[in-house]
Amino acid sequence: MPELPEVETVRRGLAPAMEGAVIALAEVRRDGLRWPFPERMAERLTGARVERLRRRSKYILADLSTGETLLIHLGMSGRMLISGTALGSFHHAHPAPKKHDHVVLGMDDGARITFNDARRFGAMDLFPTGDDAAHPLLAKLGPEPLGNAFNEDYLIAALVGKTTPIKAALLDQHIVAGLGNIYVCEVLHRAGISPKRKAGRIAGARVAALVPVIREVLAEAIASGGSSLKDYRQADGELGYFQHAFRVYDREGSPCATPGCTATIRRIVQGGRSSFYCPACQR
DNA sequence: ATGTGTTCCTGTCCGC
DNA sequence: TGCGGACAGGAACACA
Repeated sequence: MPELPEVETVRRGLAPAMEGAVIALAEVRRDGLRWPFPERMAERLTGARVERLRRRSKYILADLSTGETLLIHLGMSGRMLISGTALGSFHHAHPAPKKHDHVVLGMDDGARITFNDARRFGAMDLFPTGDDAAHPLLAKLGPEPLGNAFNEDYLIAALVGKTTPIKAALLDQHIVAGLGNIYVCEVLHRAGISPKRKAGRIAGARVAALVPVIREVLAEAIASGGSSLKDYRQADGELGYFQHAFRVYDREGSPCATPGCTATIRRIVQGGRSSFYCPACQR
């Protein structure tokens, strides 16, 4: 589910309630999600002040006053919901625990942060602050697509000789970190590149053109609060609305949005995942 | 070393 | 209505 724009939206929503606040109470309602939670997670969180909320790829990282960083991954269906603050009080102040509420953080500013994840593909971990690269989940990630290290020269070099389809290459978090199935489909449509094309056999100029397109799509999606299909919600419970701007994703059988194009959007399966594209304007 | 398929889990939707 | 099957935003892992 949550790709970079959704995770960034959640981070921005959580920051006002969490940064500078102390975790007064940590309730851990099961042993783990995708992997077991770290030893004594509740005790290690209790009393910690959140110094800063950061994002790396699709991970939210909370630097704590205890010298540890809390890593949060939302998997496919994870939500981080705020209740009990000015932001969240529009809804019920502190709703009773719901199904799949796995971790609850009670902040000393009155906010309650609930990690809800039906499919349990999400994760939480604790590691020493200051060495992200030492964490196995972060160590091999590629550059941030909105950062300076991700540029035309980098992407061209990263794709040289690759025989895998460009669709799979852009989903590969070691090449560029943060794109998922929705945004790769949207990016390839805007760039006019077929998802089936072998990554290493795309002209350099066309690969270079992907870089600003990726930045543009992600920036627009963040500005829209992400894309809500089923599970995703912003931290205040609101929906994102970038799904209304989809040109291909989940639009099989619909007309292509490109002006003048009369073709119909197709769906194919690549690597077990749906790719949506226009057979006429993506080559 | 690369590329590809399988797997974790619950919920929803669609056809019969 | 109920039931089976396909499918869903991720990504580690086991293999050819």
